[in-house]
Amino acid sequence: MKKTEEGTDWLFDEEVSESGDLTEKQKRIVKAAVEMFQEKGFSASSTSEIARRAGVAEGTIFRHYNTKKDLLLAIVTPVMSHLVAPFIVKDLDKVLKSDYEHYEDFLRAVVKNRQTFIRKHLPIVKILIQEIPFHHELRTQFIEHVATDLFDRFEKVIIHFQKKGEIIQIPPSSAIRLSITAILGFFLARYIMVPEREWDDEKEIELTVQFILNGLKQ
Amino acid sequence: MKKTEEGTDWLFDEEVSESGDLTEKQKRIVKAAVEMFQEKGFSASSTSEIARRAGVAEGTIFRHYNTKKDLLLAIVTPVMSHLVAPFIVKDLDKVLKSDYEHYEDFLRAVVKNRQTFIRKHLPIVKILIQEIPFHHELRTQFIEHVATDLFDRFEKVIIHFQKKGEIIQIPPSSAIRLSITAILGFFLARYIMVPEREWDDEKEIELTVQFILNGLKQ
DNA sequence: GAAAATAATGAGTGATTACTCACTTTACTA
DNA sequence: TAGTAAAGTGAGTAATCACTCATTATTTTC
Repeated sequence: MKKTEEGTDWLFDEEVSESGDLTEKQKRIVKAAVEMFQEKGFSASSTSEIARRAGVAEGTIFRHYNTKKDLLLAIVTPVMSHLVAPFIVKDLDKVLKSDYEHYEDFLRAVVKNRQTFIRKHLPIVKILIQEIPFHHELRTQFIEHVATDLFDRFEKVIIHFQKKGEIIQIPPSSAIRLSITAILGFFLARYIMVPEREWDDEKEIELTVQFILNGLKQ
Repeated sequence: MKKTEEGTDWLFDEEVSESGDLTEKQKRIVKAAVEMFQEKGFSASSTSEIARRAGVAEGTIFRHYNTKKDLLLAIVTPVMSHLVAPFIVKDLDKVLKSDYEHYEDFLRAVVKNRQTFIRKHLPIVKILIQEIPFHHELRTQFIEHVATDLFDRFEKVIIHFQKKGEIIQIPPSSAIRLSITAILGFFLARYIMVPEREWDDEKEIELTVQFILNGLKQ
């Protein structure tokens, strides 16, 4: 019974979900749910099959999660807050303290940082993206995170480097949009659209960073 | 009974779906289905409620579409092929015939063209994006369209302007990725993430085009 | 090691699901 | 206008849905 669970380390990562208080069976439920949600989507996944896959009685799911939706939220919300929020806090500090002398340094740090996160939590990130449009709580939470955590801080960075003359004088919101979508586009292509292709990550990141820098140069 | 249907013109656009052979009730079914699929997603939408909204007996749906999935595909596939494929054919011709002297001209034409299309078919485009991961037929169709129609032709354009010295010497696939994601990022922000904001479309498109041009400059 | 608390079970619940089919209504043709 | 085909109907079907609950198994506490 001490069988080690393979391939679920990412789920029980200290950084995201303190899973110390999760039962053995609870972990199996979460694992099975993540698998199913990704394969068929939330609505098309039945609690009975989740239970079957987890090797658990259906009632056990509802002992721990009042509703099927609660199960989804329990899986998805901790990843969401860590997806957007925390990295930029310390990176922002570094910018303002001139630890990052150039926008280039900041950009590279952000891309690398987010890549390791997405790599670690890819299945849940995919579920999150899929379900955001259909769950009011997720939508509002996400918008708030993006608006306050990400956007506001990113704006300070942009203005900082605009003053230094490294970034062209366009509305910061546009500069943010252009920067983020270029990065996001890389992740989208790399991990969602064509993950099966052999990617030279270092090179593609470098191209993307240089593309953004040139695009926003004075 | 000759009541005009408001707000469904986009559905019955000659360019996409020849709806001349659609029954009055069939149109109502399609309209109701599109609404529901967008609100709740495909799996969470029941045929009984679609029928109710369309003011039609449930059996009528299955008279015209063998399965619920057939209904989805009937709605989504014609839009998919027109989303990716045809525009670039004539634009490619213009490039090779030097009607578009610069990459800038080509880019601007593509963005404008796709914006009018997306504007017209936004609800179905959203449904398409949502459901692609869960339906094998959609996935393979989409990949084929992107690979053969879009990618191959775009590659010729990139190489053309690389030879002319307008685009930096990087792998065409990367130049395509960077160009497309910048455009896609604009549409994503403009029509999906924050459609409620007041956008100065002309200005944002101009910024996006210039961003791409600078980013890919020698 | 008894008592209390928590975890796990699985048969059972009414509601809802996609889909069928025998039948009626409408439209078209000769 | 009779005859035929197509469109539309809605009650009915078995399967499945999310969820409950009385009962049993396991842990924790003192």
